[in-house]
Amino acid sequence: MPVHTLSPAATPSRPRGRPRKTVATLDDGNRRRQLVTGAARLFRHQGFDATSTRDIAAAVGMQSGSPFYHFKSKGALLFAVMQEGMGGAIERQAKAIAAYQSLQKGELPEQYSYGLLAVLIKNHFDILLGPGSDFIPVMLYEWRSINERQRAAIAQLQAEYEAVWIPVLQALFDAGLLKADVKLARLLIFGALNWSAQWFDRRKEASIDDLTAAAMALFIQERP
Amino acid sequence: MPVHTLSPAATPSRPRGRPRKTVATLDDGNRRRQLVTGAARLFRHQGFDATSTRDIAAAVGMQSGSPFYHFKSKGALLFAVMQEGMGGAIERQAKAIAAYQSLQKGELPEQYSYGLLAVLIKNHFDILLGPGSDFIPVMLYEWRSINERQRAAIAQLQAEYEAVWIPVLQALFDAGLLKADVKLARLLIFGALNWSAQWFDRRKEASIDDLTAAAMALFIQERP
DNA sequence: CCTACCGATCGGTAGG
DNA sequence: CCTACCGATCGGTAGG
Repeated sequence: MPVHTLSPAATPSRPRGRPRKTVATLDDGNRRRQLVTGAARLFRHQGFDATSTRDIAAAVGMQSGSPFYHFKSKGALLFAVMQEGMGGAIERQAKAIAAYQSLQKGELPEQYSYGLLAVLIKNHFDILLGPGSDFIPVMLYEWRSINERQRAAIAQLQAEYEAVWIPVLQALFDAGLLKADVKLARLLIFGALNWSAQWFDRRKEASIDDLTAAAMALFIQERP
Repeated sequence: MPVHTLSPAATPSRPRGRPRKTVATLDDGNRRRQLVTGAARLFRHQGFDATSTRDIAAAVGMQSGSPFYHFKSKGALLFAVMQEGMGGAIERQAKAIAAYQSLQKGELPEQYSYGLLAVLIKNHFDILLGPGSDFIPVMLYEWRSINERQRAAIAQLQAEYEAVWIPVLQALFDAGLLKADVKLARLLIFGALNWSAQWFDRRKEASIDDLTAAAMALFIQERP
């Protein structure tokens, strides 16, 4: 029962019969999606507070009051950005893991865990720094601007996302490849990765693969 | 020639002769300091945009227009917070290094570098998470809200602060204790440390010493 | 989804 | 540093 549905949410009450003069309603999903994507971009680059709903409207070619036809408040738009961002991240992570597992021959357990951590880290960098990567940075840096109920919902998605990492780190710890306390290691590692959103430049020297290699060498110094 | 003077700046024009009715001017330094400290607290917890100059005035017992007697704009106040925060951080780091060096007997070079990194990390956590630690988090998370000239000034202080870390990491790399690319390692390490401002809770289980130990074990797995 | 609009808040200033 | 105030902007809404 995914809390983080990506689809435009089952429209509660739609006028039955043939739609008249409501051309806009027909591509409601598209407009909504455009608003979320545009808002993510603006929130990421200017911050939530510094972005007006008029900015967002203009970004998708609407008039100033129109975003409120799709979202009941500016905060609801922010929440949608975070929710859809985390939903997508969880999906991408699951696919990356599945792809890795399907490639595995009977390797040693440490080799398996080592390879899986590399996959998780690379995927995390992709989500954070790759094309269309505005959603997760917004989630990371606008935490203050959502209310408690929303925070709880996002926290649950984050827990789901992080749950996969814990056994991997534990296995590496048990194998002697990770020397730090597993819980603190997880927090420090996520910090190292997440902070890259502040300094990484797609046009600069280091690639996402370089980053992944550096992170692996930094956290796990002995290759199994 | 420290750009980041902590003192109230040599007041340019002060009425000569005995001050009359200008009681407030007498403790100008105090009021200014109170504004900076109060603003840091509010900026840290609510964000720059979500904090009004009225909030700041109220926090130090002033009327709404009065902060502008001390600072020409809200942005100037933010800049002061960052500037003084970095100035203090550089000073504290220098003292921590000096204290460490005065304790050193003729150790092996790797041992020296290892111990120095631990000192730098511990000091960084203190600055970030210890008492009165609002300035640096504000600097880290409100980067967007200062203008380019200000950004350049802060970047220079940051470079000064980070300059000390580079030879230490290089020495550990040369000794085979750090396996990752030195430049990327530095960025990832600062990320791991800085991110702790988001999750560290002073009342919770882990202490700053625990954090330091975990970070050292994570980044440098072999003890010299 | 647009038009027209409102109430509130905000950064900042003049003048003392 | 206070009083009184201004212009601008903003989130949001009614009514179509």
